[in-house]
Amino acid sequence: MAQSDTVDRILDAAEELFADRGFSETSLRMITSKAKVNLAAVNYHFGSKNALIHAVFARFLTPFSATLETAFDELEERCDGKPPTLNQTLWALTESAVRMPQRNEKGISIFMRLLGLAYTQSQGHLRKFLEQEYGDPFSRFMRLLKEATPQLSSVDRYWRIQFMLGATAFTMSSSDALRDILQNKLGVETTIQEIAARLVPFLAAGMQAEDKMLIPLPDSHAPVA
Amino acid sequence: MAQSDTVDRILDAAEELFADRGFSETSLRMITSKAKVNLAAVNYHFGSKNALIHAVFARFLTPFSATLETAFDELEERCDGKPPTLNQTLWALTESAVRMPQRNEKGISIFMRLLGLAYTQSQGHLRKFLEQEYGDPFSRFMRLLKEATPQLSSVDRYWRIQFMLGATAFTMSSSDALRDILQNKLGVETTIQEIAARLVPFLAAGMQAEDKMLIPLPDSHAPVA
DNA sequence: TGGCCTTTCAAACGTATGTTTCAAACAGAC
DNA sequence: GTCTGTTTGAAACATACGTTTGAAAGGCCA
Repeated sequence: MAQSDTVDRILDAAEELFADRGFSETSLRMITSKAKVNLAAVNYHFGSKNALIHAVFARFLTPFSATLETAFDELEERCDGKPPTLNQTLWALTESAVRMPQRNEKGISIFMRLLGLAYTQSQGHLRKFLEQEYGDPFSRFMRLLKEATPQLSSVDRYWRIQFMLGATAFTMSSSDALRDILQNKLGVETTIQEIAARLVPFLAAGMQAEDKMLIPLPDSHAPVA
Repeated sequence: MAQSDTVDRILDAAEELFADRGFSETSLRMITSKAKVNLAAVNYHFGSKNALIHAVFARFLTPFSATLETAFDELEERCDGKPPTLNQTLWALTESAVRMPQRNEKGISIFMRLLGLAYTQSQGHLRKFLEQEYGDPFSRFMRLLKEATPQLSSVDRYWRIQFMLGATAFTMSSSDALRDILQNKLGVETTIQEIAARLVPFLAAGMQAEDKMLIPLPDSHAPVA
């Protein structure tokens, strides 16, 4: 049994369990027994549970961010000089995600769910790790979004980006469950690609919505205390 | 010290800590020490930690769902016979949320964050509790959405509703952090009402986006293993 | 004041967690 | 075969958790 076998088995088990149950709710004992390795192996190979979490993210975030950079390079070259459109930018991101080589058929949805968890389960160490390790491609994506929506004010753009992130992270993070529901209720099979194909137009339309609110909100009740 | 004082202090502390850190990451000892009550008080007054979680949700979901039912009643009456529009339906929901009397200025965002956590941190007991306790107004909202978007296929509508839920839950669940970032970066103050006012047009535009995807996705790479 | 029911309190219980330890097993080089 | 550094293994460690206990304190009515 080569070294990497134990390491990979741990990573595989951890990835799946984290995606299913979250980080705090997954114990090292669950991971090591699923991976069929000794409990101490995690601390031996990774150092700590937090470091294992980082390794799970790094294993596929590193190749993904490389793919994404390439996609952005090609896109900007193709547009030579002119800023890529919103649709082009969103599709570059989506394709990079969908076309990543996966370890198995659940690869993408597991990853999406992990990303969603990373965003919602505000584990301080994780956010810090992701920011300093993968902040660059993220910033680049933000810049492209900015250039693709010059008509928006900074504040509008900021919030609409949050809305996009939310719709994406949320949907992807529960995409397995959602697909099951759809399968049972309407008897429709759905691939992750089809979800993406429905998501992008939704996001683009929302992002480019012209009207701010038409119906002003009435004053809310004053706070009680 | 009246009975309700201890109960309310526990609920207040639990609400805030849950919203800040999630359910699993918040211990009863944190709650009781923040509330300045004895550790055993939680199990005495509520029975268990899970029951406390339910009570936190019930405290404000019960009046909210009543408000919401009233708002839907008024809306349907105003439209007499004809189905309310998408915008009207979304605004009815938003106004009901925003106009709920709050215990303090952070009331809404705390609650939104809790709702987001409830959706993402898949605590089985919580989802079951929310479904059986507040499933009715939720179903009614779904029915209104369906009647407001007859042009959409069931599948399209299903996914777009998920996108809406995601954008909302996600944004609201981290709205405090997001507002802080915006404050630091652009020096802009934002109220929860303003966020809602930006969110609704985004959702409505996405929901009514006409085009499905224009650029078909290429075949993704075959799975490696 | 005395009795009764509710609420508080400090302490302990049993269990589960992440981590550490140290000896045994293993692999490859000489 | 022997030595050396790496990896595994079973067991224990300290700590934190949710929950339970039983006595003390408090409130209330007769």
